[in-house]
Amino acid sequence: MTASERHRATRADTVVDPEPDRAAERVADGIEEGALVTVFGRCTVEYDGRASSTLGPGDRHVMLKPDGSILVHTDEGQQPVNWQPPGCTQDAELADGDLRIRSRRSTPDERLDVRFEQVTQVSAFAVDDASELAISGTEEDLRERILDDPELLEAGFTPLATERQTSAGAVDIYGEDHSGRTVAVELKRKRVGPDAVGQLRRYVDALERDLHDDAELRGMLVAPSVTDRARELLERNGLEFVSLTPKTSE
Amino acid sequence: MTASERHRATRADTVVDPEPDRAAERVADGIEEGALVTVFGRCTVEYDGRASSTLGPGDRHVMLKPDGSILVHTDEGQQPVNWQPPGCTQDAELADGDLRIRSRRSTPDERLDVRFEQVTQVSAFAVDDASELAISGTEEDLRERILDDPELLEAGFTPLATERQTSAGAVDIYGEDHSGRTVAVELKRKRVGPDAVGQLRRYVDALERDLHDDAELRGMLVAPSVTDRARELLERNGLEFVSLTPKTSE
DNA sequence: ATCTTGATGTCGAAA
DNA sequence: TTTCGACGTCAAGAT
Repeated sequence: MTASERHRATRADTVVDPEPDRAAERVADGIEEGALVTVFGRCTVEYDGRASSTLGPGDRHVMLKPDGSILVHTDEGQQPVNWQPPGCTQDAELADGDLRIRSRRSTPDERLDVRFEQVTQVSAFAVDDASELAISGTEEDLRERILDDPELLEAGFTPLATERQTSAGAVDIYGEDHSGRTVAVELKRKRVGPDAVGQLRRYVDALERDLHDDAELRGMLVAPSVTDRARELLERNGLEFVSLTPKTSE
Repeated sequence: MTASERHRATRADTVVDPEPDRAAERVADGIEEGALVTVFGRCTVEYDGRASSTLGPGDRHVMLKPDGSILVHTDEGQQPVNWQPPGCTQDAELADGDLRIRSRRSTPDERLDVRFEQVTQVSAFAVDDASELAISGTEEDLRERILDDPELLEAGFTPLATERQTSAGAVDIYGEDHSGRTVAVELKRKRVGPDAVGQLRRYVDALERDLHDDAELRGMLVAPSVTDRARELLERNGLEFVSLTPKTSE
């Protein structure tokens, strides 16, 4: 029975407290098979690339995905302590008597080395997943909400375009008000700080240059709410704010 | 032997293809013991909170950490498809004959429900990890590099303060040039786009207001490089750029 | 608790 | 490939 057949025959393949050579073999097989491989044990981790990091000995959970990503998790935090993104090259070997898992990529050149001084468990899972995540309550939902009912922004507002290009990037909604004045609308799905105001200001500046427009051009920030500093910045820049939430329900 | 003693006696506790009631018991025990619990199997996932999402049936890897975080991983992507942050309340129960794992929190009110129609494996790991990650190549390293040798920015530059507060936020490095002109320095560890220029501009504007200074005030962006658009914005706003990398080695 | 910004951010889309 | 902005961003420090 080949490794590939074993992979197909069972959904999970797990070894407990393997010797390092056996562990290395199992991990390498799992990678080869396109399985989702997990390793738990005592290890050290070295990373070098965009930044560099070192992590001393401790018990961690390592996950290798068939898309080439790798995640090293401690018992704390939502984020992995070390990782590599999809597309990396992974390998598992016996190095000086220990299991060593490496991941490399180029552009940018980055590598991750995990060395186990003790392996508690190795598992290889066959994954069958055809479903996609359906999400709502995003900025896209906010845009649709406004396009369905433009008066949510202001009586007489008419959307003319979405993602209208300017020399500073694309404006979320481009339209005009009841009196025909141009309005640039920037959407944010949640409470905004000064950064969003800066973004809107860049678009308004760019439109004024692009249009050579003497007529007043309005910039409108649409979000559930703004921070105090953001509100100050809005006023100082002559920009407006409309409160609106992406979630229609509740 | 109590659950706590069993937890102490072994580093990993794994069951394969458990019945749903047994799986629920094992997960609940693991949570109780403060273990890092993993579950692999066919499940659906529902999330509701800041946004909402639904995920149809598929094989996924679920990790519950003793700090209250939960991660649901598919076979693709560095990021979990669904999750909850640390501090959430977790529970595992038998619901209509299936294993159901739930996580809830308040402020904001958010909940995650994972329902397994098939459980392939449940593991509970005892984690012993005293090491902390040591990282280099961050913006903090770039700041130290400059404070060690201010001439890296420009001959005659003198740092006067770091994180100097303005009405628009804190300036990374505040100093003066050879002729005594005030310089506001914004640091970025990697190539920057228009957002960083807007940030620097806010600080320079704020300083001009705060200082009531008629003398020219210089704004300097320090990063490895800038995008074309960012360079345009710099010139238009009379701001300067100095190329510098946080990593001294290589 | 809210605000602000950095991050090995990650991710996706468009040029 | 690079650029750009959204993200249930997360996480940390300050107020």
